[in-house]
Amino acid sequence: MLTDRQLLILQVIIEDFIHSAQPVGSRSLSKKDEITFSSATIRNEMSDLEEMGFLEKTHTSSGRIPSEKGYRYYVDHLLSPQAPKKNEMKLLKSVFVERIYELEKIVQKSAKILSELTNYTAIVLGPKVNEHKLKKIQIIPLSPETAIAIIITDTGHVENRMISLPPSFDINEIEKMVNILNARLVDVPLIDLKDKIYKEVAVLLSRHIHNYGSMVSVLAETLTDTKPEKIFFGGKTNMLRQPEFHDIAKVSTLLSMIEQEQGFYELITQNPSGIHVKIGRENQNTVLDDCSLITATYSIGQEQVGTLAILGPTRMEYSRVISLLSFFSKDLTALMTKLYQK
Amino acid sequence: MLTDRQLLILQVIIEDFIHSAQPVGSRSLSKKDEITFSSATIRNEMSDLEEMGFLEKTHTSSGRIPSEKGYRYYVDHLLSPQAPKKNEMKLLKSVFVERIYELEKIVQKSAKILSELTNYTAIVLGPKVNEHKLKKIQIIPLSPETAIAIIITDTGHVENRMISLPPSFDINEIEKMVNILNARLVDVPLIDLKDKIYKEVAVLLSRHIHNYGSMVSVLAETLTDTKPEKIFFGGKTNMLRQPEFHDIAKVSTLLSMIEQEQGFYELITQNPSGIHVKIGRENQNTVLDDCSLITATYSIGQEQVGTLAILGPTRMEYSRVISLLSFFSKDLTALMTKLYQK
DNA sequence: ATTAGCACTCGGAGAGATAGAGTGCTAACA
DNA sequence: TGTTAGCACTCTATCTCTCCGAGTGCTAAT
Repeated sequence: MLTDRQLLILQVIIEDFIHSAQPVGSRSLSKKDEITFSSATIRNEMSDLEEMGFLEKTHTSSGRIPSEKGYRYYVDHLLSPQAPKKNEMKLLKSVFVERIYELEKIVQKSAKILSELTNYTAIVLGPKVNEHKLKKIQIIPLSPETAIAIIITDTGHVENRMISLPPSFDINEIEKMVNILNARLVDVPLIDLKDKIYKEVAVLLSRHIHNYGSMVSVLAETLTDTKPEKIFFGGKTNMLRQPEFHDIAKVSTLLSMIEQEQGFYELITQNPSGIHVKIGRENQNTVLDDCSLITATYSIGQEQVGTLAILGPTRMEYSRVISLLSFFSKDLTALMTKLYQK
Repeated sequence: MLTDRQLLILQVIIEDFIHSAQPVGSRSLSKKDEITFSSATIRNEMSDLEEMGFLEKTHTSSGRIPSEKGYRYYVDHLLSPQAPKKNEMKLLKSVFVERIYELEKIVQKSAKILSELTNYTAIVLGPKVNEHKLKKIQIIPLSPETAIAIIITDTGHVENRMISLPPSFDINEIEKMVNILNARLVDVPLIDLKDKIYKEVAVLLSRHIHNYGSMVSVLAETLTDTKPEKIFFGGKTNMLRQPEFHDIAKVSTLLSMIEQEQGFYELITQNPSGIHVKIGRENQNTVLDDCSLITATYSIGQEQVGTLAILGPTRMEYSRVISLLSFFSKDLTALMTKLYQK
């Protein structure tokens, strides 16, 4: 129901505003090359677009700025996908050139580079370790009461945790126990560990280990409270560079939220695969009313294991960020698949 | 050379300014209970104090604010140590009540609590792991080309690192190698590992392992590039709450520096044991010109292993922060000593 | 030595005034 | 009938001016 001319005007206004952060007036629009009609015509069209809810005014006689609905329409219908530039590609690829094998380091570096490239805040989630399989368990006694449990997965992820031994536990039995655990639990997905320990291993332990009871629960609980996906940030303070956040009061709650790293987990996980854009209040969080969040997923083989996200102002370079994310998520998926697919 | 009255005035001005962040005038001073003389007298004294460099004016007819020299004198001579309040003590102690045995977690939580208690930014360094001794080495092959090396120290610290195996290396020899390593290296301080590997272990390996050459260097390099003390932050964005940083331009470089976590290592390590205060430009870093840094050290037994620090505006609650830090560093030292002293 | 008194200074808040960018509407035009 | 030129109007931002109050420094009296 929007005419071609209205679409053109909407697009040009949004793209102008994205770069200038200033309300766009009819006269300055009419000067652009792609606009062939007069400012009066533009004013009429803008008035219509405003009535339809795609544009807003900051005050009665100001130029127009895009509304959330305007951005939404822009993202859904007007976006011209642009391939990342050569030097951007190069930077993105640089994550992979160093021979890093540790998943977490790759992911952390990704967050850093994405934030530097976009000047927004990057949030990277994952990779999910629950589905990875146990490669080995080690338990190393430190003192009569404490020991360290170490879990190694087939993807090279290592988790370690202090456990306190039950008071009457005989240290010499640890080795026996570890052998049983390894015999029974290797190649079991982490997520199934707890179940398996209670169902199968407990019986076995009861035969060979004194005082196995308390030990089983200690083990089951310690080994299985692996955190879900870890979350990494890059460019946490990049928001300060955006002119719309030049007011401390506004930015301070946002930055605290980012610092705490809380709340982003839910925000980011609930997306199915592919690229998704949440604009302003679509994020369901008043702190993020003036922000947009773009998420992309990455996988190992067919299995989705994590999320890349960029948080910026609603006045965000959607086109560029989407291209970057889609490009990068493909590369990351390819790399991870190559390295870790079983 | 300062009269008692001048000292009193200096102290009251500084303490007033610390709480109000406003220049202090002679009339408002004269109203305070502890001041028995008139505003005119105060004006004369203030004028003298300014001439001596302890006070400054923001403009010709403004009240006085403390200069760096003023703060310095205050910290060195006028500070009235105050015991932390009951509820503050309780909060500090709460770090210890949960039975956390992992050093890093204790330290991280300390940073969080210190920042919450002070409303400034807390920086905690350590604990140093180089001096800890090797408890066990594990090497777990993942693929023909990669393996994971895991180092466990006697304090329960675990480090793991991906290593790429030399192309012609025989995986079956890993176990043999690990046995040799453990036999030779257990109880060696991490800092001496590299030396020992080249001097003693290399010879042994050459006898039992094919192709030991490239493996030795891989091992030595991987096992010994343990980071120095880790650095933890709490309340990174607390600076935004200070009225003197209500201007984005000012705070933005500071926050970026804090976000990067760079540069603080040098700033904090170079302190000998005890409590130290660096005021404004004493920090030798223009970004920190309006900040003060208070550091305290903590130890295991007699051995200093880390640093607690609070970063705030020069207009900082020195007295309170110093008490908190000194109280807390003692407690932390006691705890660590109890848990980890050999 | 201290203090009261007074002239002076400066920053900040508030009130106009002005310029400029923008709009909406009307009437003319192709 | 869609487009455009023209014009009155609106609102913000900025500048200037004024005024108030908090503060100082100096002088003279106590």
